[in-house]
Amino acid sequence: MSLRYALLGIISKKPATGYDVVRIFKEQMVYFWNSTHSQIYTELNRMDQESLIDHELVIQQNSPNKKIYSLTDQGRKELVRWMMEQPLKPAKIKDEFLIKAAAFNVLSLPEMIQLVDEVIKRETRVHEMTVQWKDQYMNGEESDTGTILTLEYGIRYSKMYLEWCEWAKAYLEQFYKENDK
Amino acid sequence: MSLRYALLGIISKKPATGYDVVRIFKEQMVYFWNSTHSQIYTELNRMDQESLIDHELVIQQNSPNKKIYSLTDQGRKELVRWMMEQPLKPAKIKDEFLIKAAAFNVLSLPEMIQLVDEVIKRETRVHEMTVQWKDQYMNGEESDTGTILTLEYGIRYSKMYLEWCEWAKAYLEQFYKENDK
DNA sequence: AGGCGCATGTAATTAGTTACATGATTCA
DNA sequence: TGAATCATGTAACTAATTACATGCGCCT
Repeated sequence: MSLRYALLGIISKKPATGYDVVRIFKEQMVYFWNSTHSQIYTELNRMDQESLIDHELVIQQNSPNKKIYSLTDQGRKELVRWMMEQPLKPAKIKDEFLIKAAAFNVLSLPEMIQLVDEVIKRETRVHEMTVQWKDQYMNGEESDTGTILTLEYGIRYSKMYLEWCEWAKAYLEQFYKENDK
Repeated sequence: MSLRYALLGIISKKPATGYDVVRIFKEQMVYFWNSTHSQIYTELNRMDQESLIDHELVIQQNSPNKKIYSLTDQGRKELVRWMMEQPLKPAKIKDEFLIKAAAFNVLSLPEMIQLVDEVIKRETRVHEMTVQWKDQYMNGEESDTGTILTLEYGIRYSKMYLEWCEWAKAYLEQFYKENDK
């Protein structure tokens, strides 16, 4: 049900198509939400029927037609109501790497290090992309508070993740040096 | 499907009941996985049938009977195979507060601050609990590498979260002071 | 007397993923 | 000529949540 409010929040900033929303999820929101196009299009249609949003159909000749969604007054009210009146649910995280890390006891040191190195590679890439995206955003003419806050969050999150990885590697290497001899 | 491996990982350290697993999820794994008792009992039964785990039934008179699950050789092999051969899927995070933060544009400053303060309160509690749990764990006689790594992760995560909250409050207050005048 | 901890399950519903489906344009 | 971008949808399936269900012992 909160996917709905994520969509309302995105559209509240400026009208967008389903396709736009998918891109925004991937680029700007990886650190705190995710969804797929099939789920997004379905939810947009539902909200359109419930008059939380409405759309303008744009006929294009060089690319497929598209629907540009905007918030209705009702949609904006519903978004604010949810934000202020609904009690905060704790975050739900599903991080496969950390369940692997939690089970390191079944592996050998080189195997552990290999996995940590893989995750460092991946996270470095994501971190760099976020930093780049924030730079671009700050140099552009738009400046939305929410976007700045959450972009900063993403940078801090990935930095913390990478620092933890490096700490973990050092910990593992030292621990197994001591204990294997 | 990865719930299965989370369970296998937990049981790999020491035999446990479904009830134990629920507690471990809540206490030690909030920062990277979560599940409910109904899902856990169902998955344990399934894995039992597939011989990835087996159980010893313990009849008790003062409390309900229980099943203590252990890993089978097959289960351990399957866990290691998944850890080393399955490509890492990116983390999936659903953090409601951050979708609220992303939509701060529809609120007033006092409303934003109220929400941030709520989350600081909540996160402080979780952070303190994690620190306490780690202290207890480090002073106990057990010491499993995976547990130490992921407990440290939890502490770093919640610390980062709180620091970001404080930064966000300062940012918001300054930004709206400047722009409202 | 009421709530919490222990302990395990099933049923109903909702959310999320993966696969199927189409089709023009642009770039290498 | 093959992949990527733009653009939207439905269908089938799997995962996750919430509600239903039981019951004793202990503490306040």
